[in-house]
This record gives sequence, C-alpha cells and structure tokens, in this order.
Amino acid sequence: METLTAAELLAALGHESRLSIFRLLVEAGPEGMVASAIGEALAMAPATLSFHLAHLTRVGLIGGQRESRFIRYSTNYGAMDELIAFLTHNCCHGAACLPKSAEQGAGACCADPS
Amino acid sequence: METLTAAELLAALGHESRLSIFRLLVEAGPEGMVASAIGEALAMAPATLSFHLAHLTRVGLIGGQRESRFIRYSTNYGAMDELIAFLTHNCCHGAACLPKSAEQGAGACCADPS
DNA sequence: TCCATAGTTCGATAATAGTCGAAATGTTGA
DNA sequence: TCAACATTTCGACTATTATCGAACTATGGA
Repeated sequence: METLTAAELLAALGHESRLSIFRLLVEAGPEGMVASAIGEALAMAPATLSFHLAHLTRVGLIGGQRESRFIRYSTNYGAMDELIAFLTHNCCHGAACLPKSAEQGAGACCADPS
Repeated sequence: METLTAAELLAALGHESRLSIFRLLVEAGPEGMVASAIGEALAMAPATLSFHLAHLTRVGLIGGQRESRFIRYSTNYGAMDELIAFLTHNCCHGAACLPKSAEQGAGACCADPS
C-alpha cells in the first residue's frame, strides 16, 4: 500500500463521526447495517451521515449495496487489514512492541519470522 | 481508548507528511532519529517538519528528547499498539478477517478467544 | 563573549473539511 | 400514477489545517 493511500484511509478514520461509523460496522460484522440504522445509533443528521458514508466508501474502507429502499453498508475488512499491515510493516527492529494487539489476536508484529 | 482520542491519533497519521515521519520512526526502532535527519530523509522545510513533529508529539504517537544540540524523536509503540487494538476490538464476529496483519505477526483479530 | 547550528514559534496566506436545511433522486406499495 | 420513505446532492456558511519565510530560543565550541 502506498503512503498516500494509507494517509487517505487514516484521514478518513481521523474524524470522530466517521470513526464511530466505522467501528459500528466493524462490530456489526460482514452483514453490516443499513444507513438509517447507523444514523439512529449515532444520532446523526441524514445529510451529515451521507457525507461521511460517501467519504468512507470513496477511500474503500466500507462498501454499500442497495437492498430495496435501504442501503446496507459493511466494513471492507481487506482494506482495514492492509492498512494495519502498512502501519506495522518492518516495525521496531525485532522487539515485541505491540503486546495489546497481540492479546486481541492482532499479534506482536515482531513475533513473526518473515 | 476513547473514540475521540483514537480519532485524534488517526487524524494525526492521516496526512502524507506525518505518516511518512511516523513510518520512518517506526522502522528506525526504539533509538529513533534526530529531527534534522528526518527532515533530510523526507526533504521537508524545518518549520513544516517542526509543525508535524509537534502534532505527532501532542497526540502522543511519538516522543522527543534533547541530546545536546539535537532532539531525538522515536515512536511511542504503546500508543500505536493501543490504536490498533482499538480498531480491531470486537471485530468481525469471529471470522478470520485480517490475514495480512496476521502474516506480519499482527494476527487475525478473531483467532483470539477473549 | 560571540558565532554557528538545531529546532521552534510567529504571521500571513491559501486551501480544505464539516454541518445541516432544503431540494432532488430512487424505490416500494397502493 | 401518486404518496411515503430512504438516501443523496446542493448550497452556503464556519472553522480548521498546511505551508513556509523570517524572527526567535537553546546549545555547544572557539
């Protein structure tokens, strides 16, 4: 992943409203949530919500597909994965620097022999 | 970690210049780099570099300490770790959604029983 | 003490982003 | 075809951010 692309993803997540939306979808899992449910959960005006959903979609962190009158959004786990891999790539010269991520199964970056 | 705090860290990383600085320091490891070396590596004007270093320091992603005439900056791996843990917390309802992070030792988030 | 070097702060400017009411678009069911 | 609902687009406003030259501060050596 390019630095510029990664920066765009991070900037997209670097806003409280969008991060809340993203986290909601991450926890919702692959089935995702329809827009109105997200708006209700986060008490966000429709226009504002749409603006942020469009932003997250444009950078590829989430995707949406129409389901009759609704649009169901869900996390693009692949993009999320690549982003985390980019952040931790070649990190810390072999020390076990990311214990909490490891606990959650995200693993200490340098436990890996590769 | 609070959503607002996480958003501040992500916003700090959500800019090409700051992300480049951060990645440079992540790869440099615990010993870090002095400011002038960073500026040289990234061809950044001193005032601009200082602005971004101050930003990254303020949110706690890096730290700096004076070494005679120089200031040596290094990654705060703890903050980085917490941030990744926040992003992946309770993710994806048990699917193995983060294979690349796992490859690097960042681990698929849901391999973990907790 | 004085100079050179490393780094930060100041100030001005330009560009971008966030919010939300109102209007428009798309979809379903009557 | 029309009404109701879900969502997006438009428009206008406000606020924040990035950049960088110039001036300032701090440190070490002559």
